Amino acid sequence: MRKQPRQRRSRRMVDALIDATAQCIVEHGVDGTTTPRIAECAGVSVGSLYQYFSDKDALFEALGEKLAHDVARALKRLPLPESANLHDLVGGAIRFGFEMLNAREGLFLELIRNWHRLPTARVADVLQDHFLELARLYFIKHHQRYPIADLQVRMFIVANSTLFTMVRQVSQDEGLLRQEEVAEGLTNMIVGYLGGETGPSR
Amino acid sequence: MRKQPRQRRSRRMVDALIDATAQCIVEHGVDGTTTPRIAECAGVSVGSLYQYFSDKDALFEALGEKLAHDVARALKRLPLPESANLHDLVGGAIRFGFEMLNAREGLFLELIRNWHRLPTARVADVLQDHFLELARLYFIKHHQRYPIADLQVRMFIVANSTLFTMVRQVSQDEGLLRQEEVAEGLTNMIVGYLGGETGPSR
DNA sequence: ATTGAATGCGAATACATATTCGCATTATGG
DNA sequence: CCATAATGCGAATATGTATTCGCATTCAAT
Repeated sequence: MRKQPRQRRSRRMVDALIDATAQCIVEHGVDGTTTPRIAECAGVSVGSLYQYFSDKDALFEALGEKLAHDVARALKRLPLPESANLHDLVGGAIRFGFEMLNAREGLFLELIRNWHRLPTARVADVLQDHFLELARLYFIKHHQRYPIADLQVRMFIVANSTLFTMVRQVSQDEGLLRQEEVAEGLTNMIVGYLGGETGPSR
Repeated sequence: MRKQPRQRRSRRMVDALIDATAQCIVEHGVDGTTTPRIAECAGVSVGSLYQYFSDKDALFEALGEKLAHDVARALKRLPLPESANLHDLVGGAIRFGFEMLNAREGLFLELIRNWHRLPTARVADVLQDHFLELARLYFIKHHQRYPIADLQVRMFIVANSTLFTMVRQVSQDEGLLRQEEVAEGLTNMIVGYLGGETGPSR
């Protein structure tokens, strides 16, 4: 950030700009998100934008930071059933993922689609860390029953498979495949891969 | 295409332009692939470009068409071991996928990264159809051993999971995870999902 | 060889976008 | 209330890119 906003109105402007960035992404896509549009959408002049953000990318970074914060908070609120079996755990995570992709008018969807050219690493890190930790806890607890080697590799595969399959599913406007079917399929695939057993009954 | 190239030199120019498009994508990424650059790279003037392509997108489409053709040919050449078990089949397909992503100096990698804003549907279709057919044949033959429900859903999940996990793996320059580990993990996950017990126990 | 069509050219046009700068307005501390 | 700093403005600038157009060159058929 180029300059620290000291007064109240400038701090509100910074917030408005970040929110406007998100709204522009939702309405016009990442490519259609231009600085004039962001400024207009925030009800602010272009010049003011550059008072606090060194360039357009800084805006995206700020948005990423904010979203990472939001996501972290949402994750903490998720109830973590102590006694849940693997199938329910994974199923819950996937349902949570679909909710995220459909939330915010598709903001996350568009961001993930453009992951390779956006400074979105922070959001990804938050998710990655959370689920890696979750998995670590779970598998330490059930070590006898589920001896899992190379957790890193498995989580990498599982996370990316899930995320992008969901993105593709939500992206295809034609409802050829139902979200529920895909969610169920993903869950089964992952549970089979991580735990061995299939299905909720044991 | 705006006009049919009738003479030999013009046909060669059209080819050169398509090749130049591919090379530009490799060297400068999809975003850095501009019409002046393509023309220069093809050793041709910008004006000539517009003789045969109505706009830049038409060039990408033509490239997609050509690649679809190439991929289809490569797939047909792939030896299809009659007696292979599921693990070898899937493993072979995944190894083939990694080869593709590393081939052509990362052309396919960059194209898939930008899948959502490119007219690449044809290439995807070729792959989709091929593997769906492959799966159908395999599972018809082994019906007794591997009763598989909803092949469509499963192939959707498997294809997207594999593709994007591979893309992410190849994209991360830091070799934190070895390609071989990821390939092996993916193979195990997919084999478990396709070949193991039938899905949801309701 | 001649001629008309096809091809090729690249400067010029039109547009869009990122970023800056000098000036006007507003807040804050004394 | 004043003085100074902070803030806000938006026309102007700089850059880049897609696309066109009038003219030059080459081809192919007679």
